[in-house]
Amino acid sequence: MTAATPLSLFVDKLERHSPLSADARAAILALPHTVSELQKGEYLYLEGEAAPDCCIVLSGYVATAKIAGNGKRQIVAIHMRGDGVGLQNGFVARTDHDAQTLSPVKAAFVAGAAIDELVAGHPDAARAIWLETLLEASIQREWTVNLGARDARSRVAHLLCELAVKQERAATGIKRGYQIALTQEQLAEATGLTAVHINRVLRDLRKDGVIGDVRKGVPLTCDWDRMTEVADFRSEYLEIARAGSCVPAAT
Amino acid sequence: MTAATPLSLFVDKLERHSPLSADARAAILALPHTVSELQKGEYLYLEGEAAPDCCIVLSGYVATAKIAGNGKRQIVAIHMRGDGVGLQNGFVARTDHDAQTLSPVKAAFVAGAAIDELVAGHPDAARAIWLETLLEASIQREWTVNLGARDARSRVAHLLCELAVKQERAATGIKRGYQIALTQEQLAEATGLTAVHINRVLRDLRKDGVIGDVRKGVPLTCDWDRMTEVADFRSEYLEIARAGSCVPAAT
DNA sequence: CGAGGGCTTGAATGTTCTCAAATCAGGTGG
DNA sequence: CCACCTGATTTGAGAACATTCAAGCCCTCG
Repeated sequence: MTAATPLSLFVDKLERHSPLSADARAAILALPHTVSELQKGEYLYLEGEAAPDCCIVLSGYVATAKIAGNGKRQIVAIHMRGDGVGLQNGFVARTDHDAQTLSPVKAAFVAGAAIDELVAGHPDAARAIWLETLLEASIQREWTVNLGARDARSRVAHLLCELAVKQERAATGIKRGYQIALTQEQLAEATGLTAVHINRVLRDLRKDGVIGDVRKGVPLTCDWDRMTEVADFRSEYLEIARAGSCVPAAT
Repeated sequence: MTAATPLSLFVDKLERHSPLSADARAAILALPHTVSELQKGEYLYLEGEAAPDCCIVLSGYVATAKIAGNGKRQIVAIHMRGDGVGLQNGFVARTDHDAQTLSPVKAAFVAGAAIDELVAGHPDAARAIWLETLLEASIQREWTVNLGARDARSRVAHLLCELAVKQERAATGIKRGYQIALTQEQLAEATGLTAVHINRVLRDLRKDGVIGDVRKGVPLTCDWDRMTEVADFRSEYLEIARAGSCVPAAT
């Protein structure tokens, strides 16, 4: 149950929403994997690659992104400790996005095919990983709302809230004072704004006392209640997966 | 193989990316379901509902959407003939979005729990439905890019392209002249713009000869090449699922 | 100490929104 | 058949929001 292997982090995450048989748990922990340390800015895989590995983030931040034809890069998700990146890679012809580190990262790489075999042999592992991808889909929908329906101020605050809650759950930080690992440039790529405007929005949020100092290396502090209000943030979308039975009572 | 039951439409769609055993196919076709005809504007389910049915669209358009705190509604996906809506409903505690018809719709409703049982008993059906949800996730990522990285003109054109391709595949229309079932108001909700601005964008696209007349009831015509260029549209994200084996060759 | 990456600010520009009003199309009831 | 009603589309003018370009600053690291 403790971190015998780096993958136990991932198992813990899955078990938060899906019970696993001892068998399935063992199979996941037994997945062949390689742990690598990456520098900031390295790519885990690129858009269009045929069958890249997926990976479990052990520390640091990873962003998945797509590049639009006008050259703009759009970050579509941000992953941290315990998250799987590209869990679906074993099932699709080629990836539709790239994955890049936003900070120094330690990650366990697993071949997509290995995941594929795992789910073929272990229905409850399959279900757990499926639910994990459904959770990501829920987050992606909320990002769609964030970009489409909120103004810059709310949009930025919403992203900060999401990161705070995810960090809290990953047990690497605390809600009211945590490290943002993203540069303003990266915040811009995630929110569909420009870095300059991000800077102004952060300044205003600081002026209004919603957040504290935004200095590199210094944990971000904030007034959580005001922050969530500004952000229009409700965390339900981050916990959509049912903590129910593996296979519900049949008729 | 032919439309013995309405669900065969859905089976066909799944088999486009995932081979199904005769057994699994039979199990899907045997899902208990009710076919309903809905008027424009009716809700299939609401955000926050505990365990709504999912449904297979037989004709017409369905949008899934979320409401932001400022009252703005954001459409996060559009479904048409053959698409499943809320396939994940059986697996999550409560839905994070609502589903509403954009036109008169005929749909087959299936209890979430029935899907849950199905996938528990039929691994290849599970895999096929999982891939279907992964495809939707890919589309959702592209929507994120559309809202975050493209200007209004491209954004609207991109949505029109997506609808055209999906319609073509659903075999209910043709790429170069098809029916948009969405009002300008609904296009606005899907693109994160206002209805007024949608109107101006469409006017400009028409003026530039990218699209033809936009009149209700009249199929939209367009210059597909210019349209895809304006839209920055590449259809790969709509076909990300691998047409490969059900269980890949093991080691 | 110099270089570079990230942050900060101003001014001008451009895009999109808001508000308001007019038009159009289709459907209904008299 | 016409008058009316409703929902959808169209257009204009001004305001709000976000971007661009340009410059200067602040840290950190070598």
